[in-house]
Amino acid sequence: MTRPRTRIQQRNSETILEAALEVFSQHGFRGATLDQIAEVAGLSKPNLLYYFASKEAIHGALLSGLLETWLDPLRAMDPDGDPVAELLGYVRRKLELSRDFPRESRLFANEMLQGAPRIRAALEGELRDLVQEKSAVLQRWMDEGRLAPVHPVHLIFSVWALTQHYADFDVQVRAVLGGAKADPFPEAGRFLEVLFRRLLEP
Amino acid sequence: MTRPRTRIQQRNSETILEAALEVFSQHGFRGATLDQIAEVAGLSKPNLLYYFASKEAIHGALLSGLLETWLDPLRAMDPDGDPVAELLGYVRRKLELSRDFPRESRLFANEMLQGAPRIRAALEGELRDLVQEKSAVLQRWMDEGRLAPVHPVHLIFSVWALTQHYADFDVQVRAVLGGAKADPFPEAGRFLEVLFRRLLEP
DNA sequence: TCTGAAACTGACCAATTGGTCAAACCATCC
DNA sequence: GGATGGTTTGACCAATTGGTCAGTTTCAGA
Repeated sequence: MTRPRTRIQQRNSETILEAALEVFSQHGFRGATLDQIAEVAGLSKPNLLYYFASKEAIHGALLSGLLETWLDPLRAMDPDGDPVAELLGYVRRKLELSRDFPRESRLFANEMLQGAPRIRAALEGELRDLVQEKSAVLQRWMDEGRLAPVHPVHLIFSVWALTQHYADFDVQVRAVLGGAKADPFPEAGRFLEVLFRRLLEP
Repeated sequence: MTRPRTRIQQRNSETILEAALEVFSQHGFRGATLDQIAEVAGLSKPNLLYYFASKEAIHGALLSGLLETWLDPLRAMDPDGDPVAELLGYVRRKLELSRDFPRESRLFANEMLQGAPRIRAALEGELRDLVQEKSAVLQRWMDEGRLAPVHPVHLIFSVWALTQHYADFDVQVRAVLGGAKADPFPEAGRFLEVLFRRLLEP
């Protein structure tokens, strides 16, 4: 991916990626079409392909960097901080990602459901390494008696599952809570804080 | 959906649905093709359409009944039983569904990611009603001091999120745990029991 | 064994798909 | 104003899509 040179390239690349995120996150890679993306972007199909070499290239541009955004909150967990506070902070940041970037979350979920054909390497490399590293920190905190002892990797899984659920299953969440209740996130935040506090406080 | 009459109809309908589950759960509705399903089923495409009127019809046949299977474990939660035991039982049954029917879980997840166009009515009706009913039971248990007080609907969400994660994000789970570790489910079961026990015991 | 219905197929169709290309457009700088 | 290079598009293509249909094969029961 070379950086856009001109102002027009900058603007149109962004417009295309924005439209593609909308379409890919809803229909997955195979289910999305260039015509749909072009229509959402308000550009002609050949014009899309002037900026990106192929459908694959657009999808790839979206995925690359997504894992980074996804892992940043975990990276930010400070080994020298207060254990419970650090983990609650991680949960809060992850939930904010679900609230503010639900389409990115769904794009990621789609990739997982398909067996992660395009990012499996990153999962087994970068992701795995970071989880191992942070698990060691969690384990140390548990050994020191500053955190209740639970399986650290599954603990991280639980943070992912509980936070991403509010983005990926947004329709279901809102259907169950009823249309009136507008925003499920404040209550979700309070619930998750109680959950992890009770789980982790020694 | 009329019941299959002959033995051949019985067998081929099942073969088709089995193949369709495989394909739909991986690629979603739009991403799946009849040719793929036909190939997996080992039947010709016109033959598929001899048994099902359309691609939609196959997908619909899979979805209908899925919600039932999905809700049964929640229905089985006994209002007269022991609160913590009942909820842990629900978690266990739901996790077993994830382990034994991961493709069904992914089919459901795909539908959610697309905004649940085909089952929204059921979500806002049947699903919502059952959740409301069981939430009332949970709330009563909390009022009686037999369960720690948390938001009951979000508690149910947390069961869904934590259990379905192991089916829907299976690739990620296994990538992080490393290929050697074969089956994540036993450890997941123990982790979830600890989690919900600590969260809910008064 | 015969017969009628059920099961199956190759050939086909119109629409949609990702992608190409030559030609046109447009902004800027000399 | 003309030259130049980035930008845009209509027309087009081969492949794939969901679906049809006329006809053939297979099967169960009399």
